Amino acid sequence: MADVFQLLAEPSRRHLLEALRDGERSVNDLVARTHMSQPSVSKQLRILRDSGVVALRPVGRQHLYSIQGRSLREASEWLSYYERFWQEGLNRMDEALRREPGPKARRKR
Amino acid sequence: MADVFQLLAEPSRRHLLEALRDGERSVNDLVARTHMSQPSVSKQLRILRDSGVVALRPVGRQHLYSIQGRSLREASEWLSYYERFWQEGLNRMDEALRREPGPKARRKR
DNA sequence: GTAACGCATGTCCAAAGGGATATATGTCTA
DNA sequence: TAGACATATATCCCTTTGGACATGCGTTAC
Repeated sequence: MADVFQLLAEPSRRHLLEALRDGERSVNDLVARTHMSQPSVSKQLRILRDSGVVALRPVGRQHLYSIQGRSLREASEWLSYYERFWQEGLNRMDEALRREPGPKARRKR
Repeated sequence: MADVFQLLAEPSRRHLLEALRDGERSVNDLVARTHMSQPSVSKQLRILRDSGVVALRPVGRQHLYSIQGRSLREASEWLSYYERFWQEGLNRMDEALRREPGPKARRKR
């Protein structure tokens, strides 16, 4: 999985990805939109790029970054296993109670 | 958002959540399934519980944990904004090229 | 050619956080 | 009540990593 979640854990990186939602942006654009320092933006973009979450297209002296969906998809798919936990009013332990009517403790496997 | 992604960033916590996918588990169950030490399991479960990602139901001297979908849903919804980046063959900069036929550099805003 | 611009990188530092170990707390059993 | 069992917590250590700052490198403009 190359730890996509690790990347998304950092608010600064999420802000960058949010700023890239509606298309390519230059580094200076991202600096203005995220209120981060330019070196910080470059540093985090580098990390995102090494992980394949964003792509770089140089245009003159500008570097235009855009989102690369593939890695994010893995995270989304991981989370999809848990959809049932917030659907159909499936709450806390309702499901467990449904599966195991008897209160007897369960042993390994 | 209370940083759900921060929680998911740690592999050990993801392993715990994976072990909880098919229902309630006791701490010892989780220790066996994740190959983590018992104190580590308890420590990470505590963090997950404080964030509302899992719920605790004490039964005798066992503590049964289960998944609480609400927080995970927020992460899933955040990612849903990026679905279009891996759908419809939307690649790298295709989208930008589509939006901006001229190669002239873009200035702020 | 030189200066301004756009971006990347290197270095230092301090804070955060996970694991290991030991120990405390609570519950069941004999 | 004693002891085994299930889990939680406390402390220490060590690694990771984000930000600030300074600087390097390539590109455009004058």
